[in-house]
Amino acid sequence: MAKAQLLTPTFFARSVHKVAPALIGATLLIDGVGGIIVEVEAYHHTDPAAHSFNGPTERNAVMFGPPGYAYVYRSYGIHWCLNFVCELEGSASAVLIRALQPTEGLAAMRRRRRLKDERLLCSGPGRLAQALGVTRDRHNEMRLDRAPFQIFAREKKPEIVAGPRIGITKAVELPWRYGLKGSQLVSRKFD
DNA sequence: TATGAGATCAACT
DNA sequence: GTTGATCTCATAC
Repeated sequence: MAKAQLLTPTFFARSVHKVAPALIGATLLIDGVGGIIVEVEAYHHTDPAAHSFNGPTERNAVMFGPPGYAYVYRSYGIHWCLNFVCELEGSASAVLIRALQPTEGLAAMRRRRRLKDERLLCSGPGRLAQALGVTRDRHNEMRLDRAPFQIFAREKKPEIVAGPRIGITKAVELPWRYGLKGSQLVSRKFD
């Protein structure tokens, strides 16, 4: 981890379809708690499943701003979900972080999640947000290259698998979900 | 192992 | 008033 480089806004300033797979294997820490990203989904503003599809609103405003920022929204009234804004200002594209392999701050995650099972700490966007203490108040519209965020580039490109996204009802067929090949910690296995 | 309901809220129609 | 980029628990097989 000594040589690992922090990702800057430049990293996010390109197509979500490049950024999303490039994030697999990177390390995400919030206040020093987190792990290796093993699963993400890409959302593009021309994509009917994206929150930005119907134009800017109060909720999704940050997606219409510059890349390299966090977009946090409430899902099903219960969970928070964490996204990274990508591409150029106004393109309104983002990557949903769906699962981590926990490596740092395991105790803090277990405390927040009230679970021992490491498999279930961060395997799913809502679980991940809870384990890392993500809320809209604290993290929406925050820069990803500043505290409390730390996102380290991976050192080697891992094997990546792609498949259809989960839990959506529109554009169901688009294979914009990316995962670390063979990981047991993804929210659902890839076929 | 698989399926189904309930939880709970902000955005949107 | 309806819906959703979800998770957990209960019940059934």
